Amino acid sequence: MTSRLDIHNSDIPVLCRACEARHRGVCGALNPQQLKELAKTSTRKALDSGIELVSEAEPAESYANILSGVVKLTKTMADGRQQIVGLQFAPDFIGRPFRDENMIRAEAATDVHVCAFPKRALDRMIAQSPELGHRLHLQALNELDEARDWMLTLGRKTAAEKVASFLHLIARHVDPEIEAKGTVVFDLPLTRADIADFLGLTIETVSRQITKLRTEGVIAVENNRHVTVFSLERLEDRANL
Amino acid sequence: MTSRLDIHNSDIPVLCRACEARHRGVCGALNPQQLKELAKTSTRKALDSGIELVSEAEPAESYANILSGVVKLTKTMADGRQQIVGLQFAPDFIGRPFRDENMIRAEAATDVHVCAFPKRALDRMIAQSPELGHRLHLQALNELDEARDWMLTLGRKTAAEKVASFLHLIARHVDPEIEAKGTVVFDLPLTRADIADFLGLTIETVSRQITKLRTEGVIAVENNRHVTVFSLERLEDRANL
DNA sequence: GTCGATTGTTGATCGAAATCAAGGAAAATA
DNA sequence: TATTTTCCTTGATTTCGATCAACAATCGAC
Repeated sequence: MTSRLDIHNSDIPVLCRACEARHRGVCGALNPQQLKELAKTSTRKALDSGIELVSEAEPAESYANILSGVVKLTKTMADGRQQIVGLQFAPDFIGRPFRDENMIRAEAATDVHVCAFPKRALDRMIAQSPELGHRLHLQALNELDEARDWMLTLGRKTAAEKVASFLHLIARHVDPEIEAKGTVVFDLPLTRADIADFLGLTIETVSRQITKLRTEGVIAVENNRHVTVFSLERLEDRANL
Repeated sequence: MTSRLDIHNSDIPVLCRACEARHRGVCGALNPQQLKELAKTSTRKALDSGIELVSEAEPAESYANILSGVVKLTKTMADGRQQIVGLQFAPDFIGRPFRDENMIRAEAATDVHVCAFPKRALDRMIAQSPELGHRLHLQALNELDEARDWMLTLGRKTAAEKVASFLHLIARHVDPEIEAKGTVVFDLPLTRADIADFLGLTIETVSRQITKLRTEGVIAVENNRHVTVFSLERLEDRANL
């Protein structure tokens, strides 16, 4: 729950291989010289699930690229009610350029590997490299689209539709090129409590809806985590996508 | 409901005065030469409430700056359920650079004045001007923050808290520098139906909660639109901010 | 002004999800 | 292995907001 393993990075290709896809992450936007420069101050970290990357209170002093695992972004009310406002997968970039106060908490939802950079070093590089700034701009726009998609889910969908939408979101992430009719298998990166906080529901309601999808033959679940989606098409119907 | 008045812009100062504040809008980021260039192709438009600026289906062929009024961004499900995923005020920028498919509808919530630019001309300018790209990046990050704030409201707040949060949002926009204890007066830019679509509620529930705030002396309402907030502090308590 | 359409309010009833409660399965710790 | 703790499921009951229904107020057109 609290162990933290820091490995100084001396392996640029591994550091950056994950960053190429989907206009996310920073390494793909840098030239070899910039990469070398950044590698000097970057560190790879293995974070156990539950570890906080960015606090809701204080501004972060570093940025990070996710190499593996899932990070949840949460907001909390004074009385403890919580909402997950975003999920980040490899090779997403974690951090908030150009502003300090962000009032958002980033926490490892699973065990996570990240590549961390000191804020100052990367800020300097952003100022120099328009391509890097553009890359971060694109990720911000992607996250904005995802947030707005989820607002529709939170505001207007039923519990059954919400749970199906969540499973579909994860399935889509496992294989972005997926055909709408195939079978998908994955491990849930979130606990029932996390799913509830993501969907604006209680854990009991999430549990009941998952049971319903199981008994109706849309999915199978082993060990509460390992999920088989038999028909993505049927799942999409349930989600009203 | 469908009239549309186009006035070719020949008045650069008026065009751009609104764009200076809050890192929103594009004009403040341009040099005199770029402004002159952009003014050649820009048009000022007066749009009646209800007019669609951007369709949920086809990609937009132009961008716009809001000069006055309020624009709502909506998402719609196949069965008609709707969710407002963003509200834009002057001098916000409307449009989606770097991507065509956006699956979002922009509609004038009130009568609106905008300054519209052909997409192509502004895209060219974005490519040339890092300052302009940066300005748009900042607006995207602001909108992302707002979207995530609202996700907490949609997912975890009660109906009473949602309505109070909405009124607080509008009040804050009327006067961003507002003291937490003062009285605020404004005209609601949204109908009850719009408020319901913004909060993920029905119009009946919105109406009942507004009535409750009235009878409890937190606000006064005239003609269903003109609102007086007697104590912003009390409103914040209701919203659980 | 009258008429009709739209928009908003209020009341009665219903239902989906929350809450309360208990117990079982899996994982962590000793 | 035994034991504790965490996580998940299932059932009973309650509650908040949705739905159904009627009516009032406001606005626009004539």
